[in-house]
Amino acid sequence: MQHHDPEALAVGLLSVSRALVDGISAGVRARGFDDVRPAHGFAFARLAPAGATITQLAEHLDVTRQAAAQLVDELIAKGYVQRSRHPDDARARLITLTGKGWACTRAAEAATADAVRPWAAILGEDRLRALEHDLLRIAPHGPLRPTW
Amino acid sequence: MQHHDPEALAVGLLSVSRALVDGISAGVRARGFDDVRPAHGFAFARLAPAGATITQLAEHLDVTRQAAAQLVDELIAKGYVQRSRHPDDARARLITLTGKGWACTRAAEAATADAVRPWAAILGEDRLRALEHDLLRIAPHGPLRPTW
DNA sequence: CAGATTAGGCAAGTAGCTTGAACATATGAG
DNA sequence: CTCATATGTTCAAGCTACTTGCCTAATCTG
Repeated sequence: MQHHDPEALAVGLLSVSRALVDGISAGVRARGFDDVRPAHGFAFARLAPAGATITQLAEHLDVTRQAAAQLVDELIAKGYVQRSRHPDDARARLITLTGKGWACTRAAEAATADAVRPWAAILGEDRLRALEHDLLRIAPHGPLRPTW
Repeated sequence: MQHHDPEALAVGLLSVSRALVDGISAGVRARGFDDVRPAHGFAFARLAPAGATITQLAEHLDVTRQAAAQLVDELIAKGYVQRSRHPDDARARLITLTGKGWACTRAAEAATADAVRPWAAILGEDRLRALEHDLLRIAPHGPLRPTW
């Protein structure tokens, strides 16, 4: 009876993840957004639906509020997000994507599709869907934390 | 759901990778090695077979030679590796694991097995092996680059 | 309405990388 | 054999994305 090999699984997982991040990053840059880093993508993912406060963003990214504030300052300076008054709390500020931020998000989605496409050619649609399904089953709940 | 969903696949992949790295890191710390970071593990992987030079390690980690040298200095200070004269080239130094370095490597292997074990319970042995197999098929060749 | 809590900002410090320059050894052309 | 060039490493300084510590303003609680 054949056992699985934790080392090989770990290598495969980390290699593919790294390749995915690198591929998305390259695709986003190729689409003209050359001043964003992978970490920004994780922020965009939290901001996209309806915006967020600095504190919420910090929790999502698993960094201090100060670090999140610095990241937001940078993204504002680059034109990807905007800071506006929070409708419900005068202490807080609501951070939302600008048009450029949404365009960059769409570029990241397209880049992701590009990065994944060759895998479909290698594995076939069925096994790729099985891969996705199984990964989501073993993935922890909670926010997608950055990492690169 | 006819087609695969690149976004869902990316989220699954990155979530599971992050969970794996966090799990290994926690397991290694729990085994008494609380002064190593995930990045060190990628260095150990290159050094384990037969040692390496600073330059080889830098290429493997995809950092400058200076950064690799700093990392090695740190690992020497902590007792995980040693620097000795290179047998074939008087310019180079051969970096190899110490006994403590090997012990930490074994701890990382055990921690990896621990981190992966719950997945086998969720997916079953067969699908976990299929996951490993498919990931290795789509993984790029070349060194496993660090990342955390 | 007083005290505790929460959102955010300001300042300084740090870890882990970078670039730039130097030095030692190796290699190859003449 | 000698010199020019390439390679392996190290020293020094700087940068970036974080951190900790403290501060103010607004909100919640009793």
